[in-house]
Amino acid sequence: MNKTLSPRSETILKSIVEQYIARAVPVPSQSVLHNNGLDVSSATIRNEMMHLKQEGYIIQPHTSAGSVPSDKGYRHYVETLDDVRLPINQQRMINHLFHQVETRMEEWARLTATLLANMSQNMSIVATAKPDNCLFKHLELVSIQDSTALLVLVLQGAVVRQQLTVFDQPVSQAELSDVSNKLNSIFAGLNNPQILAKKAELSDLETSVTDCIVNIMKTEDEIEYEAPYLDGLQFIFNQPEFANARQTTTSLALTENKNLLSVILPDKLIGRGVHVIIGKENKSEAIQNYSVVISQYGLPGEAIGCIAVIGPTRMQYARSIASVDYLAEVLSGLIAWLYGRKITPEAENQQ
Amino acid sequence: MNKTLSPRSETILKSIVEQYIARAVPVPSQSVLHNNGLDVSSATIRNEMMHLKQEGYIIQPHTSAGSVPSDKGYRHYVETLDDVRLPINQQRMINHLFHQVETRMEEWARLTATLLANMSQNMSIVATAKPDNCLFKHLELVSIQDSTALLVLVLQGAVVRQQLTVFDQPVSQAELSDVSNKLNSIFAGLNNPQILAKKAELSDLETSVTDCIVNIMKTEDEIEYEAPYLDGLQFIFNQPEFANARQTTTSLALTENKNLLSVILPDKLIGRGVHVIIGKENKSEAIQNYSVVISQYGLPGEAIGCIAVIGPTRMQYARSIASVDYLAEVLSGLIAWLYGRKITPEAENQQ
DNA sequence: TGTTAGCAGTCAGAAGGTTAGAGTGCTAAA
DNA sequence: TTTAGCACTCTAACCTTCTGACTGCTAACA
Repeated sequence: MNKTLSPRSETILKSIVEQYIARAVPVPSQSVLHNNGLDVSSATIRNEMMHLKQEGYIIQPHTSAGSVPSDKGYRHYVETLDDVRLPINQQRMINHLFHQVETRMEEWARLTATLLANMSQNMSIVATAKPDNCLFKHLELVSIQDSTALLVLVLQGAVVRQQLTVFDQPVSQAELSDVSNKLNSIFAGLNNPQILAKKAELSDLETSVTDCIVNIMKTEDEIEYEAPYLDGLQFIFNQPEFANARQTTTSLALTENKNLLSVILPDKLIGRGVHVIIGKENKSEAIQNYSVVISQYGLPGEAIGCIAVIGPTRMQYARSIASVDYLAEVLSGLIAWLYGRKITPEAENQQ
Repeated sequence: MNKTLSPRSETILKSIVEQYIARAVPVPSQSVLHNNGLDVSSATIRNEMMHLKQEGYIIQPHTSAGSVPSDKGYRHYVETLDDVRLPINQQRMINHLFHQVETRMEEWARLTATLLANMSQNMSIVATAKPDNCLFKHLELVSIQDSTALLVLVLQGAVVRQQLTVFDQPVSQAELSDVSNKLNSIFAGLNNPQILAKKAELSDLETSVTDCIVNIMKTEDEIEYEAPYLDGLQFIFNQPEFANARQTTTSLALTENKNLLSVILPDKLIGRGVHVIIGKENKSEAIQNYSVVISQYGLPGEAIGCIAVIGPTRMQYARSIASVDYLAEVLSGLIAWLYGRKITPEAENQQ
């Protein structure tokens, strides 16, 4: 649509974007001059800036003000970014931290959220990986008192779910163990419909336990993502934009939204790799002042989670993209291991 | 220290506190006049207000402004509050909601946090109940792949903890089951030191599993409260005080603080019932503009949790106190049931 | 002794006006 | 094509003034 920018325009646009990201103040032609190695006068820069403005890459808040990148400007900046890998020493540090925490999906997600927030200096969201179709792995019934038992269900991917169950009459631990042994042998490796199909063969007690199992698995299958882990809320509030209370309402709608993920996920299913969604490109109006850097992770077709950074359109894209990219890779490795793909965390981390 | 207030002063102070809570604007003598049934002139009110000011119950932001309650004023207001029970229909509604959710401590805590935030229109914190000294109840080992197993540990109080364990060499599910059967019979009902004492009698594999168990139980014993459930953050930000950005920093330090509970918990151990901590009474400087309404719940000496409301000193104390009180009672009932005290949720809710 | 009307005095916040200077956009010359 | 120079624009800071909301005091009153 637009003819490509001249190398000098590129440099100027890049300088404007980077200065605005750094300072959150409209960038005047003088600053562009000081900031890069171009050997021209500010008047020349101004001429070029006029073109950039006409093409819609930058915006002037008012006549006598400097320039601010538009969504289109940020988009161009992101497209022409290169070398967005995380430095090797940071990669090492991250691997080290993942070794320190408990080997559980929840802990990994929590750690990822914290790391991502601090590395990107923005709010982070991590949704744990979840299979499309969960499979029964193991059942345990532990008596709590006469007619109450704790049902512990292990699903594929080392997912553990628990539920207190009240029976019509007292049931001994011995009876409970019989039930769990039997159901373990019948249900091993089955999905929810397959378990339902076996219900005819069961006793009353077994049936009531099975109902409970079916219920848990149904719930698991229905939710698209678990409640995601958030971190770095403070960064949103520390943004200079936040000083004028106008945006507050928007941000807050966002803060409280339990369905945050459905708000930030783009319409079309995202494929492999990191995606950047800038300002008005977001489908949800609530975050059209924000940018999202998002990536899926996990085993395609088996268990998919996603991680994302949300921040003002003037976020540090390079840093966020590199962080999201690397952490998604780390998590994918861990998930593969959790699903029995024989990649130990150690092997994965040495890549 | 101070002589008690005259009935008329009481009425005036109460009126000032309630109007300031409602409107967040300094209350002039005229408004006090309109607000209550006193048949006097505004000049008389002003005379009384001067006394209240001298005694430190109220503060004037500047000479020609109305009055704002001081911490001492709020304290007096709270002390003289009566009838802070929740209306019976709200109690019924709450009981109903607790029946709708999964029978798990975590779900109860989450629901409590949500209810408390919405009822008090402030931020709520719910820490799940946790025994001082956790007891082994049941162990299960589920093979994930050759040399990796999922260890599921059930502790007293239907607490479930999980951990992936990597062994030196491949271990079959049959071997794992043998180990868990043996350890279940040896460890049943023991606490952490007692389990450690039995380590001598064990095989290599059993020892490595036991190490893992001991580790988990040690972690459980060490933490004072679980990561608490928060809700109602939006209420903090919607406060009119929040409009001028001064308090922002303070509030945010608060928002992000993972140790929020240690910040709000008063120094002396709190006993039974609801406690109100107002403004400067808080030991932590960060929240000396806020008030905390807090209560413990659970089984004293066995498993104790706590729930709290945090809001600006001008919060709706009556509502918050009633909500905290009732919800702590409900949770105590549920915990008793979870620890085998034979009180079913139904019985508890019909009180 | 407590209550009240009346009024002077105080002060925050709104409204309006002025100024400084940052930065552009244009022009004409190099 | 680049540049120096300058007129022009517009915001933000800084005044000043004004208004009106309240108090605090005084003196009269019940």
